[in-house]
Amino acid sequence: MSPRATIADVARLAGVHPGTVSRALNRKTEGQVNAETASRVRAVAKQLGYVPNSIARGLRTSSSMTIGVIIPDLTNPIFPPIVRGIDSHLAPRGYSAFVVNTDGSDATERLLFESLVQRQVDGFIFATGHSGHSIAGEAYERGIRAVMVNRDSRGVPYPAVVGDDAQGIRESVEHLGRLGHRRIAHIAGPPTFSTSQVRAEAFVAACADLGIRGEVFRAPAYSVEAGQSVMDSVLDGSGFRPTAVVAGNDLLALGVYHSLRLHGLSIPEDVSVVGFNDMPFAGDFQPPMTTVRTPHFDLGVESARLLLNQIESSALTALRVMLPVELIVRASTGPAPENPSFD
Amino acid sequence: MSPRATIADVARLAGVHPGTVSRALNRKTEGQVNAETASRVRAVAKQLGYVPNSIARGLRTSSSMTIGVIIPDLTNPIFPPIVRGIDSHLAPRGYSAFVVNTDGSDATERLLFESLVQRQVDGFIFATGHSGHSIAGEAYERGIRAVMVNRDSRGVPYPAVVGDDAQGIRESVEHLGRLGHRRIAHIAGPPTFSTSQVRAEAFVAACADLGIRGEVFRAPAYSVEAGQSVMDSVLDGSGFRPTAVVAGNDLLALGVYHSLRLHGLSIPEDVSVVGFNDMPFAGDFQPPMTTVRTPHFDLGVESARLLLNQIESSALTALRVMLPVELIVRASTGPAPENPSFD
DNA sequence: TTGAAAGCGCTAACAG
DNA sequence: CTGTTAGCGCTTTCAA
Repeated sequence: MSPRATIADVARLAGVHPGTVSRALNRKTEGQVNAETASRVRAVAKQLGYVPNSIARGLRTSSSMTIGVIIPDLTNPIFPPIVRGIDSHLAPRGYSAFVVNTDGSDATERLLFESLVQRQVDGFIFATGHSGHSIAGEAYERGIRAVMVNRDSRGVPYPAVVGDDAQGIRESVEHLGRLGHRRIAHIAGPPTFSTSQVRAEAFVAACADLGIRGEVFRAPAYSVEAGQSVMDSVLDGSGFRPTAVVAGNDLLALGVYHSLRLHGLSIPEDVSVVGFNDMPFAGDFQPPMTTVRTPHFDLGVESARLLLNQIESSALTALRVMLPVELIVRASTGPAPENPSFD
Repeated sequence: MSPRATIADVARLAGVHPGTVSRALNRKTEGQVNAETASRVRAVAKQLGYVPNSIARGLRTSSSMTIGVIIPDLTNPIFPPIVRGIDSHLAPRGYSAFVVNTDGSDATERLLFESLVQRQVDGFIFATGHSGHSIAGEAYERGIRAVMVNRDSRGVPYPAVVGDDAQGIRESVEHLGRLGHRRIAHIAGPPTFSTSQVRAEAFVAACADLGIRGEVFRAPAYSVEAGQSVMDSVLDGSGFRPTAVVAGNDLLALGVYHSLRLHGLSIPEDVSVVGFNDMPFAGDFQPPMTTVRTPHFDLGVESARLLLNQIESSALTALRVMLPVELIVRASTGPAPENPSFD
């Protein structure tokens, strides 16, 4: 790296004081400088290939223009759109994001959180789903700005941006009800995730409203494997014979697909399946999956917006933003079988 | 944010000089300090909740312990594993990554590149596929450390980490050849991507070797839509009637699926399809996709390794690392039809 | 082994 | 409108 030009170099060559260069080059202060001087400074800066050092600026202004984004796992397909949504709001405002993955480990989360604090991030966006020993509470006590996305804040007084999961589940159950289903299983995610709870409760409530027999089964993780093994145990040993399954998310639904296929059952002729999230390419599965679309990109945008509000105006903002979801009906749901093949 | 404790606060409370605190708290220099003093300093630091300010440190040491990662689009499923691979190598070494998305725009790429230079990143990983006006050349002239991943460096003397695409295509064609296919189409990606060229050339060479009639068609983008419309035009107006398609990547292959389905053709009975990348859930498509698996995570790890080598030891490293790929045979390929339905 | 002092590059408060 | 000065928090040379 050739030694980069500094503000002092520009000042020398332009024959002005470094302070003047700083003023000429900054939007907010360029009005304080003679237009001629300013343009001369800019010319010299360009000539020298001067690039402001935002580390130095950050030290002086004690703001790094940087946000920490803590997610469980970027390869989980719901997170890339969230991250891009966040970034789409931050980038035009001069902020950059550090995105880190916890892989569901509290210890990792704590470590990464500390390393981002060291890096002087101006705030955090937490998308880690579990509600166990999350560091959000501690962050709050340290006076750190943050927002929750895709999870509830559960006692921690940070704003939260979530999809209307309850509504999505309700629509799923109603859709199945209209197709004649009267025995429906819900494969719920781990109870430590706030989303699991909301969805399971909404499922139970919707079934009760519609006079449908609904049973909840808990998966140990939001994964294909978990979905498959839970569905296996429903089919093999639960005594409950659903004609439809409402899965806690698309990954679990995919696991249900696998289990059903291995049991020689077809979708939707024998059993209908509904997912949750409308992950990319859900329409290309076998069969194309009926699922609830959550506006992940917008979730990201909103969370970034709320965070910057907090940071820049220290204004109190809405404690909770709930975005609408939409049931996408594809081919994995159909009329309830007249004589369920496994009765 | 309550004012954070600084090194000066710790020094005062521990009754030592700030310089001593710095030495006591840094791995490399703690040997220069009396063990007793050091442990007293550490105790005070913990008591005050002291967190080192890495911005200040960066200013002093002129190293931000930060890497810029420039990709086209995080929601393209090949990138999350690459990014996680990069991060898995960086994080344990104290580095963090800024990941930015260009959406294929040169202007955006330039803008983001400059903003990362301002942020004093210690190096770049370029995963932007196109070879047009990439800023890599300019970066090199400015003496900036960088590595290319999943694309060739094409004249720019940065190290590159790529999958063995040619081998993957060769295996695909051989696989189809063994199944009896003698007329194969290749839907290639845009010629501005180095991967497109490598794959297309390998396709032509493999067909020649095996006495197979192979035709190359160019898609304007690596997308489902592009794959579909190119396949449409192959079927509707090209005069060439392939019994198999080797797609430039999985997205194009998915487009081919759509086109075939709309033309009333079944996969693989009428036409076999091979993808490239083995994106997540490729095995859950309809039908499960035969495709070439590229070790994306490892591509990321290797690129980070090469970059840190360059940065930390300024050692010259391998100019090119090529990782092996693997053909994953699923259900989208089958025997060539005896009497192709559209002959 | 520790203290003193300088300075990384920038911005901001204060003069003039 | 511009120059002066100080200092953000840290590391690091030089002395002691």
